[in-house]
Amino acid sequence: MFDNDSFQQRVWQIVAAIPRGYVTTYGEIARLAGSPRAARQVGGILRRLPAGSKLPWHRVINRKGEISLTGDDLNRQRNALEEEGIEVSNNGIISLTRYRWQP
DNA sequence: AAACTGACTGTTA
DNA sequence: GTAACAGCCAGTT
Repeated sequence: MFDNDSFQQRVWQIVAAIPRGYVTTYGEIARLAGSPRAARQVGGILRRLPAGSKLPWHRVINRKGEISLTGDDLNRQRNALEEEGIEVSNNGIISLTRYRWQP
């Protein structure tokens, strides 16, 4: 019926569901979206989010618990995370043990 | 339509 | 423990 959904739309939906104060990984989102090997695409989709999107893209990090972005983007993501009480080390590392979202 | 891209990840050394 | 490699596949050109 609603077959107009794309992988991209499912990713948007899932990211939107990550609660404040929690994080998850690209790979986890790919799995939830039904394409377990498409972690890289998740990053690609988030990179191309429309400006002004309200999606909490900053709650998505890599499997090592690091922020995958660099430079200014890394700083913006770190600020957004600390803003919601998530502790981020100077190197951009987050404790997945503490903050991982489990749907 | 074909080629290129890469906010990743599992495997291997 | 870390580092290098190669597969991965939706989106973009």
